Amino acid sequence: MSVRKMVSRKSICDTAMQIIQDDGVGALSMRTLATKLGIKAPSLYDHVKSRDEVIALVQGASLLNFGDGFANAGPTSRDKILFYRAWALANPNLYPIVFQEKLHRDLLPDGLEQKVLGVVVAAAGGSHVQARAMWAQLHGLVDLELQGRFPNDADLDLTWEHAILSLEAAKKAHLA
Amino acid sequence: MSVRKMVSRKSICDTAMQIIQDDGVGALSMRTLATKLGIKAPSLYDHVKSRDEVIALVQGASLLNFGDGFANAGPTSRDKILFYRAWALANPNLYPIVFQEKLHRDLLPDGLEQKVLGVVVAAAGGSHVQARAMWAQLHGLVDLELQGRFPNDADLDLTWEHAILSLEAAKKAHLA
DNA sequence: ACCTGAACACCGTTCAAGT
DNA sequence: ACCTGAACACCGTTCAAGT
Repeated sequence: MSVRKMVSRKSICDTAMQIIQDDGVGALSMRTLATKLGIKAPSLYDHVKSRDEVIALVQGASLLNFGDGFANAGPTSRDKILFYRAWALANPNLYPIVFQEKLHRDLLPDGLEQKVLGVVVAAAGGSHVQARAMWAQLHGLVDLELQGRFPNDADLDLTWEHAILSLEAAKKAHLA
Repeated sequence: MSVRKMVSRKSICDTAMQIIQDDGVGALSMRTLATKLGIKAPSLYDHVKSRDEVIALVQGASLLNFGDGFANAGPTSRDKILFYRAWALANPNLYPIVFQEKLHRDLLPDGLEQKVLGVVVAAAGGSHVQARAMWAQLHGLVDLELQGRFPNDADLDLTWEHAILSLEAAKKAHLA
């Protein structure tokens, strides 16, 4: 008579992601998550080891989503950089989970981290050192912007354009 | 007969800072903080409005400490940059509170934020755009390093040297 | 295998009561 | 003014018990 529950790791991940998207990580409790899935909190532990594992699932799904978008963004490093910012601004509550939470590497789809890092290195011109500096530049800009650390009257578009030019110059200098 | 308690906003700030330094923000609860001060948790609310205000106090004290150090570091932008990293690595649990937590501007010592931003802008050669890009570069490198996001075999000293060269080149280009 | 209610040891915060 | 115990509405997690 009653509808089958059909709770799964996938449905847990999807629901958790939606909660985080809508109201931030702070809104994700085992009780609210369970309620949204139509079960009670303790039942979650039949599908998942801990709240940390739920976060890890969201991390994997979001990193996959980001990685695909980054790889499929336009071919120039400018395209990649602008995509990075756009993805972060479109997913402000997911961004910190992907790029600030400790990576739960054991739970990530196999080779996913490598794949994403590979595309970033490629966008940086193949140098690991240059890729790390570039990633840090983008991450720093996004993080400070999301946290509202820049003055209200700061022209962030201009700041990004400046960073793009600097990164391209650094790439050239590094290759030379 | 018994010793005077002498709990004050200053002692609350100092004790909170010590807890955070030692065991991270996660270890700071109103109950543990109160216990360390020799009182009970509800009594804290006679000195402080909320846990957030405690965080704000720590934020102010830490920003002051950072700002002084940054201003007194060697005169070259290289000196400032290396100080930034050194301060972060020496205060890994305080760094996120100063540079990631929402700034509680109403509770900060007057003009403190301006003063620190001023020194950063000076180190960047006077340009606000260049200063923001530089700050973001340093913040990104520190954050990714503290979070262990770079591969274990990554040569971070080299990455920082690369970033320093890039920033100096960008500064020159921007001035030209 | 999957779900439940009850419980444990925590939170931040409020409040009436004491001095 | 400063401190207390008791309480409220939350946490994550465990566990015995049901199906």
